[in-house]
Amino acid sequence: MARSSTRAPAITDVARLAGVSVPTVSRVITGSVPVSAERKERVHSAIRELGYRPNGAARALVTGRQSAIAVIASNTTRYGYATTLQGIEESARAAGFIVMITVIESDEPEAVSAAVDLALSHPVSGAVVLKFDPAGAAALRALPTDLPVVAVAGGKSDARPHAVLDDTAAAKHATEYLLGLGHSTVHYVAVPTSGRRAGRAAGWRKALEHAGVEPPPIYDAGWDPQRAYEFGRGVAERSDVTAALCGNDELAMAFIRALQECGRRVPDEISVVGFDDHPLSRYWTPPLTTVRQDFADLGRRSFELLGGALDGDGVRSSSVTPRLVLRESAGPVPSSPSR
Amino acid sequence: MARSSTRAPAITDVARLAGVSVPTVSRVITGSVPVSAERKERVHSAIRELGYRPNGAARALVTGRQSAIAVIASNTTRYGYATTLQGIEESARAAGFIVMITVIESDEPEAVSAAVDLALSHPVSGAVVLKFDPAGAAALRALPTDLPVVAVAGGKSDARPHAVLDDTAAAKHATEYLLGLGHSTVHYVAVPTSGRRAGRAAGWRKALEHAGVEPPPIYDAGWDPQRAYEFGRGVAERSDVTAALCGNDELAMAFIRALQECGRRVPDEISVVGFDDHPLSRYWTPPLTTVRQDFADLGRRSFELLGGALDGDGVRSSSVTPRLVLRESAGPVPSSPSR
DNA sequence: GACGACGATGATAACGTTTTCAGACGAGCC
DNA sequence: GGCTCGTCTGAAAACGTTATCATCGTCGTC
Repeated sequence: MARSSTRAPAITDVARLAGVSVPTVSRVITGSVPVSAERKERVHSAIRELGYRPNGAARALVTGRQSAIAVIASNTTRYGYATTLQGIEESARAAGFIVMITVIESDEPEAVSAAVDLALSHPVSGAVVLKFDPAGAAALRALPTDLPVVAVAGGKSDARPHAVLDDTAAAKHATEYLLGLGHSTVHYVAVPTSGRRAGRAAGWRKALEHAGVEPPPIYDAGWDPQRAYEFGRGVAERSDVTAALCGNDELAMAFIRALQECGRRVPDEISVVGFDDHPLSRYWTPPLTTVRQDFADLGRRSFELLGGALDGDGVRSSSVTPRLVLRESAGPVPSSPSR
Repeated sequence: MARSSTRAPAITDVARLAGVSVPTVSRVITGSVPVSAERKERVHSAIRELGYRPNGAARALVTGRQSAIAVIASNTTRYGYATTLQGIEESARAAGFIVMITVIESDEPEAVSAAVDLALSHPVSGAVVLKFDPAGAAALRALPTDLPVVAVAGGKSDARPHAVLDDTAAAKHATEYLLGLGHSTVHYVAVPTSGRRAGRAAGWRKALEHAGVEPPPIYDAGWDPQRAYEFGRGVAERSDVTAALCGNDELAMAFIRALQECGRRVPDEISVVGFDDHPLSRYWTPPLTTVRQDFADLGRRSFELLGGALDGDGVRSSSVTPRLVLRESAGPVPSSPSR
């Protein structure tokens, strides 16, 4: 007890104090092989007395099994990212795994490989990559092929297992909903996407093309609500836009705010549909019609997939289509068009 | 290359292929001791050819140094938590450390010790605890004293280094601001706190007591905007409340929404001040007057402190007082009181 | 020309576990 | 009573790396 300043107690110290051999201590701890009740008790009390804690590095070294997974993402704070991470962590913890997070600053090759190197310089048994954007997609490509990896995404599957939220289908559905309300076209305020043919933009475009309308130019906001706000101020001056789909709810909120500041009413004059069902969306004025995405579930599914990959299952994937939740920010096209 | 199905290449494989000894390979990798240019080149090309990656567990075992830190928190998704985590991760990555996150489900002893055990079962050189709530405070107590630990908090310092955002002072200031606007008292919608005498509630109470007014009962919302919304519906029916301070912006938004649904105007009839300066606060209707807290900076400071603790500095702490940002959700007391 | 210093290199010993293997001991069976 | 079997135990090997130490040239200095 008084020896806290010296080195941490090791298994040999426990063995000596308990008067048993080192392997016996190990067996008591892991429970792999039965040990007589009496010794077991002696070992336990020695552990308590010494405050012994097995050295994870040594254990990982000899077993070759790691109880950590890497999560690679370009961000950890945005709603979708953070909630997915939470889902992953939750399942991982339940399975006795710890998660190591690594963020990729950008999709430039050096940043990507630096992040991958950092993540892989620690013993992990697998990795989950949040492929919500180009940086995520790049990380996925940079990861060695012999490491179990699962991608979390909206988007197409490649050679690796994917847990997907089919936002393409959901965006298509949301766009069709707006079209069905009588709007002649739907504008799109975009978040980044992981690839050309994937994601919300693709679904939006598909719906318009099916309906025979030429997709209008995209407003690209990145992840920045301020950009969406500025688009909103621009749109407020145009009398021809009556409906917009936003890549996420934060964008939708800023966009709506700009419209309202300019005196345009939502949904009376302009309908707006968001994406994600952010926790604050229902408290917005007006409450947001949006596409609910269950990111926590997505995270949990991705960890399950990783577990499968660890056990050597083939490439499996899992897809869920999010559904539209109707609130008050979208409505029928204005009866007396403001043109 | 074709051997990807067998075990991963080890340093011995590299040494053999390069025709040098194992320690030489190690020296090339770590750069600790000079190696002749020619051998260095041979080693590098062997590494490339084999796709060799040093085994972190073995390295950690022998050096005793770990390049990972544990972050222990009760949540990773809420604005303050997520942003602090981001700040920590950013500084840690810059210093070559990786972050392992562990969430504590609750402040019950079993949950706390399970989380601590999981975090410490992996080789870490230190830990950062988010002491924003009782669970965080409990984790801090459960951590062994010989591990370098820093707490991130609003609240008092104990024996360990703390990075603090002085939300007590800030809450006092915000309350005084409302009082200065002519409100006879200020109600408080509370978030959880890490201890009795700490946090926003304490500052709010102090300001009222200084002003000689008896603090009204607290509305305890936990972290749940829905609860704040319900309080808002209750408050809307009372004509005697003219000012409220909310423990965070999410709560403030839901609270305001409830008031507005009931036809009460903010700030004309009731003033509301939030906390945190959530990214959406400026887009709210009305834009939120709130206390800006720089959580990312808080996270960065906490990692710096941990670096100091690792190097054996004494107990240092670092405190910043957040400042009020004035927008439109708070104003003077109604001139013709609604009573 | 001998000697000390220095720079690069390799052999070997750690680091703290789990795994493998062999041994001790007692019980049950022929 | 000897044999086999099963259960528990300990000795020793292994995991992949870095640290320590000794060795071997080579160079500069006296």
